[in-house]
This record gives sequence, C-alpha cells and structure tokens, in this order.
Amino acid sequence: MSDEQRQRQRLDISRHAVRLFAAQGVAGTSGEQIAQAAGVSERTFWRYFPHKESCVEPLLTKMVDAFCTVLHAWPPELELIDHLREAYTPVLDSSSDEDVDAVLSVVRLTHHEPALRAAYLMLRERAEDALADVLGPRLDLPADAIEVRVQAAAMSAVLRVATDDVAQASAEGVTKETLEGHREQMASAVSQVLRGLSQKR
Amino acid sequence: MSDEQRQRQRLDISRHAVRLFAAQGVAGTSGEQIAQAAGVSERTFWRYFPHKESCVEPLLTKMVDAFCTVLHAWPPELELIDHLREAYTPVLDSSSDEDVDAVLSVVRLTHHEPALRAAYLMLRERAEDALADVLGPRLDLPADAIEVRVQAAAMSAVLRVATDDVAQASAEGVTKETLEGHREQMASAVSQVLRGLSQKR
DNA sequence: ACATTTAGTGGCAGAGAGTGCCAACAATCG
DNA sequence: CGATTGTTGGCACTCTCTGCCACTAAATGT
Repeated sequence: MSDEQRQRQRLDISRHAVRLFAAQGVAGTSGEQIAQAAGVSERTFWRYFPHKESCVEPLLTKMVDAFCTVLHAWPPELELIDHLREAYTPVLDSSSDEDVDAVLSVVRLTHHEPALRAAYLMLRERAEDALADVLGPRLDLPADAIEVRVQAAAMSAVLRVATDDVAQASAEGVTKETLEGHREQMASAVSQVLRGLSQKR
Repeated sequence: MSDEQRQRQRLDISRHAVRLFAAQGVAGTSGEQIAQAAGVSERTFWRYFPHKESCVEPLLTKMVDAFCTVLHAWPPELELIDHLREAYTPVLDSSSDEDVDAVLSVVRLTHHEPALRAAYLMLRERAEDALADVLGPRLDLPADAIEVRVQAAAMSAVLRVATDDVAQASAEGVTKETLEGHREQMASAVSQVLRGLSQKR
C-alpha cells in the first residue's frame, strides 16, 4: 500500500476518533469503538496507531504542516508578521471547515485530557525542527545551532499560546473573525519575541 | 499520612524507577519491578503513580521547584541574568549529587523515550504558570494576561533548550564546569528572549 | 492463464497497565 | 478498651497493545 494511502487512512480514522473523544472523553472511548466507527478491525487499528492518544496526530499534523508550508514561503525581504497576514488566510480557507473545527476542538480537548495534551506537545516539539530549518538561514547559522534552536523554541511556544487562545475563543463555533483573530494573535505574539531576533541580526 | 511523608515516599520510588528506566528502558521495566525495588506492593505503587512514566515526576519537580524558588527571589532592581549568576549556584550545590545526576539522566533519557519526553513536557508546561506569576508583576499585568503567558512560554521554552543542551553535555559525568555552563547557558538564552521583554516595559 | 511471491488484514491468545473492591492492619480519639 | 479513620496488600477484572498465524488479494514471473 502506498504511503499516501496509508496517510489518508490514518487521517480518516483520526477524524472518527476525535469525534468520539469529544463526545465521550478519551478514557470513555475504547480502541474497539474507534476501529468500529472507522470500519476496520481492532487489530488493524492498533497497527495504524501505536497508542490511543496518537489518533489526534494526523489531524494536528495537517494543521502544523500547513503552517510550516506558509513559513517556508516566507520571502527574505518581508517581515514575518506581514507575510503571515498575506499568506496565511488562503491556507485556512483551502482546508475543509470540518477539519478546522476538528483541529480546534482537539486543542480545546487537550485542556481537560492530559494524554491528548502530551501528544499535542510532542507534536509541536517535532515541528520546532521545521521552524529551525527556516530560521537557520535567516540567522546565517546551521539549523542545529543553539541560537537557532532557542529562537525556534521560543517562537513555537508563543505560537502554542496563541493557538490555545484562539481555540478557547472559538468554543462556540468558528467564525471568519475568529480565524482572522487567530492570524493576528499569532502575528503579534511572534513579533513580540522576534524583537530579540531582529536585534541579533 | 502527612502530605510531606507521601512526597518523600514518591520521591524515593522515583529514584528507583529512574535507575531502572536508565538501565533497561521504560518498556523493559514493569510496574511490578519498580514496586519491588522500592519495597512496596504493586497495588500501592499504582496508588502513588497513576502511570508508569509519571515516576519521573517527583525528581523533575524537585529541579523545577528549585529554579522557581530562585526566580521568586528575583529582586526588581536586578537584571535576571545577574540574579541567576548570583543565586543559582548555591541551589545546585545544596541538592545531593545523586539527585542532580538522576535529573540529568532523566532529561537525557527523554530523548530516546517518548513517554518520558511527554511527561517532561507536561511538567514544564505546569511550571509556566509559576513563571507567569513572577513575570506578571514585572510587566504590571495579571499573570493570566496574554502578554504575560506569551513571555512565560517563550522563557520556559528557551530554558528547556538550555537544559537539554547541558544534559547532553554532561553525558559523561557531571563536573563543576558543566553546571556553571548550565547556569550561563540559561542566563544567555533567557537574555536572548528577554530583549523583547525589556522593550515591552 | 497459472503458479508464486508479496503485503495488508483479521482473529486469537496473552502480557502488561491500571482500577475497584474488600479484608487486614495500624494509628488516633473518646 | 472499643470505635473510627486511613493506609496497605491481595485478588479479580478490564483495557491497551503485541506476537503469531491463517486468509485474501494484488503484483509478478514463466
């Protein structure tokens, strides 16, 4: 089976799992239930996901990847805040509303479900490497230099806070304003720490 | 049983667990083994620790608490970097060498043991609140203001990178220089992001 | 067209994680 | 001393997750 097919399958199961998690909690949802909802055997389910909580991974990864794509397209001459304002909206528009809802609901879930929070934090830490790949060249340093890793970590952390904030704000349905608020939240949070960065250059 | 006694018991079990984790890996260490090593029944062990990975919590918490104590004693007139240089060394000296070793070995372990990494990240996120309590007054803002949370998150993230770095560096035994390097690593990392902070004031 | 390899799937059994329940035991208090 | 309260350990049980194998289907060779 192709890698791409496998990813699609995982994403599909992920959507079912998240819906069940939101409805009954993580502890109240068994692997068997998720498998049944997704239409695969329990054995196959456990092959796709090593732990129950990692069911949220595909959906969240999709969000993180989208952001990383925008980030990679950041032209050198532009301020990051301006680039985000310009390039981030179309990305959000292009993904399906259901998935945006699902992602935000997962982020909200993580505040009451420690296991999901842990999975979320692990995922974000993996995303730091991608961030370092972008920031490294900007600082004329290798991506694994300590200064780069520090900047990437700081930026990732403020993005997490901004994301938590907007997820909380969008508890009652997602509006266009909420998402624009998200973009601005991120932009301003980033600019807050990037003062250190611009001085460093 | 007093709360303090319970904490001591947890810490004791924690030390045994960490030793076993380092020797055989997390997956290779059963709850029964830890319980036996610590001299309690398996049932009691599971009462003290809801998950196997949370065994690392007491030791790590001790480290985080020590840092938070130093942070709370940060006088308003001093730069943070100077305060750390001045007040952090005695704290490290006062804790037992075994525990310092154990903590560093846990941090190193987290790089190969995802479950421990997740526990570690969760712990650090809890510590962000303590950080916000210190930073809030400095910015003349409530501790739950978004700007404060952003700063706390950024600072916590850079401290994590610095800690990972020193843990890696101290793989072959801990020297006095390693620890001083740690303090300087932290100080410089913090000052790197705090430029944003000082401009904000 | 047919045999063979290859890869994914599901079922089953089992180890280990973690919980509920109860009996035993110790400490505390009247 | 008896009653109460809180901690412990043992037992049985559920659920998570894995190893193993048989089954199916697609791809490949001849």
